Amino acid sequence: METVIGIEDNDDGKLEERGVDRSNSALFSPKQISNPVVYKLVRVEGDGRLVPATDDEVMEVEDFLEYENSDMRVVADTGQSLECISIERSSSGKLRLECSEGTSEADLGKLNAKFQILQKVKQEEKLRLSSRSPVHSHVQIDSQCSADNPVIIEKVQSKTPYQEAPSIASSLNYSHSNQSGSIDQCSRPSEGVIESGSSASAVNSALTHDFSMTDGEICLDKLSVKELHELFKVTFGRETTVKDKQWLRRRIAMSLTNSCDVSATTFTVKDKKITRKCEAESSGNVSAAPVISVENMAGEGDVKYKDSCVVEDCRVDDNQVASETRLETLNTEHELGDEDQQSEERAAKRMRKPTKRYIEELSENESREYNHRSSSSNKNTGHIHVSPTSNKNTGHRHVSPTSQVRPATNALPEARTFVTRLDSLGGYGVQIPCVSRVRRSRPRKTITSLMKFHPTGMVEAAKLGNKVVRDHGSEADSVIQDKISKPSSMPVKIHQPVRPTESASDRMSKSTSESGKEKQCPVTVTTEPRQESKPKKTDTSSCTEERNIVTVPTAKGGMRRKHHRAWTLVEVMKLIEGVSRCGPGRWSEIKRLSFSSYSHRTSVDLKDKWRNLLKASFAPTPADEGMNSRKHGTAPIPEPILVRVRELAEINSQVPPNFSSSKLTTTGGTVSGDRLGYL
DNA sequence: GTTAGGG
DNA sequence: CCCTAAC
Repeated sequence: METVIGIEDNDDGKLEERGVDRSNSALFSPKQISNPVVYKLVRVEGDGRLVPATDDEVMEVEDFLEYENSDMRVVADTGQSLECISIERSSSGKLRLECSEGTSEADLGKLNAKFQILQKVKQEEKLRLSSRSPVHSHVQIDSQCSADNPVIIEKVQSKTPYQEAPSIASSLNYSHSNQSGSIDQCSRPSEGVIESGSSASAVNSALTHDFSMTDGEICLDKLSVKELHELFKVTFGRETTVKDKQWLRRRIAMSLTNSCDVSATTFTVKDKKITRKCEAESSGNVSAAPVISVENMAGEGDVKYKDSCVVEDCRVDDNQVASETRLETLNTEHELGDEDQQSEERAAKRMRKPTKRYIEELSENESREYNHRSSSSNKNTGHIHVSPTSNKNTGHRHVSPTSQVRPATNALPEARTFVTRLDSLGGYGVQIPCVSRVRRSRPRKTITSLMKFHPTGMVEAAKLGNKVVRDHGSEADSVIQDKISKPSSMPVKIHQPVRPTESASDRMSKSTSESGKEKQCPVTVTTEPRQESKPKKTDTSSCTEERNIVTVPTAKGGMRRKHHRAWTLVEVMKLIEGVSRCGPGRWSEIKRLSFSSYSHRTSVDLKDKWRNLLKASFAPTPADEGMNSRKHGTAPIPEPILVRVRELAEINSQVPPNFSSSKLTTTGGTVSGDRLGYL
């Protein structure tokens, strides 16, 4: 089970990449449990590394291939490439064994010769491997296989460089690799695969059939379905519901070849005479196929694992190297240890792998995310938030390349993928994360940017808008953020280039101060209405005021914000009243008295306004004072007010001049004027 | 800090 | 409205 599980994990990765493989693996892996057997088939994962297929997978694939000649192969072949080949070699041993069974004895003889040679060469290694008890049985099988395989192998090599069909192709490859041709095969395989996946598959299927037909099969053929089932059970340690004799035979045959321990296997083999060969050659074979045997013994999971790992590591290296590495790794493992250790290792590896992957993916995701962040504030933030969940999910399940996709989602893997993708593509807010991200990320940057660059424009505008709706600063702030967020959607850079000279700090300070003012302003506005009865203009004025805020470039280069607040009639009235009371020039006092409530009106403002009023009242057409004001549109000042201003102005004007003069010439007029003015 | 004046 | 100068 465990092994299978491990495989499944691998498969998942694989699966993601390949639809076909995945389906198979998914279906089968769970089912398979006990038998670790053939790793012949190799899957190409998204990573590009080869992963040994589970026997179930293999079985399926075989069936698949045989029956359909499939796309599978083609796909696998294409994907596999050199790496696959290397794997094949290593794994091929096992596969070959199976094949060997199928193959004729004559062929086997040839193969045996080859194997022997190889064995001699690598005897030492083999011995090590063979030393392990379990191996022996395997070895036997291997030997058989080898014996059988030769012919087939040759055919295979020539015809089909790389066979997914595990047994034969692998066996062939293996032999070649040992002797000389491994590389060649490898090279071929890729070509063959690419070019004629179908043909190759056909050949393979034929070969496989042959295998089944051969020794093993003969024995198996005689068996009834029930018997086959039993055999299957013995072989795999589990029952099967499959009634397909052929399938059963094949499977059993394969398992037999691969797995040595099973009595049944041995048994079958014996019937065929394979036993003898195995034994005789076993020593030699062992050397040749040691890895395989070991793998079987140790546990498929481990072997697969290692293989896969090795393959991954070795990918770059030539096939030969890869194969060697594998062997080495296998050997080391074997040497290291006991099954327990191996199992531990397996577990560890299993654990590791996912971890590795996970980590890698995570790192990738993160990096991607970070990159995104850096690239765009909006996306980044969103991604960031999402990433944690999405990463995990995606990491495990998705190898999918799209960087953006990953970050997006949480939740179910599939759903996630979609969501994420959507996010990445459309930036859909489907996922919460996205939304959150948008807000979070942008606001800051935007705000900052705004603050820095558009203090007046953006912020104020926002505020103004907000104010219009409601007067309170707090609300305004929230609103502002929202608004800001929207703006943020727009290219951040829009903000642009203010003057280089103007230091950001200045702007900032100004903006901040202004913002504070603005906040205050709204309040004041609200107050105004209460205090002043003058209604009509207050609202408009307030609105206009805020709208009017504009940044004006100063000569110094600093941006000064012009907060234009139109004077309301009320204000004007108050001003006049104040002037009349305190006299012109006592602006601070007037402000205190009459404009205490208006934070935004400074004494200076009062003065200025008064000045303007005087101008208006006296200037061009005294008669049209009111008109003038209107024309300007600034504030339609009612004539009575203007008149009043004029009076005051006259009085005042009279006063000062008069004052001096009054002193000089004490005229009642002045007095009266003074009185009037104060009154 | 206030006021006056210019921009 | 802002800025500056002068008080």
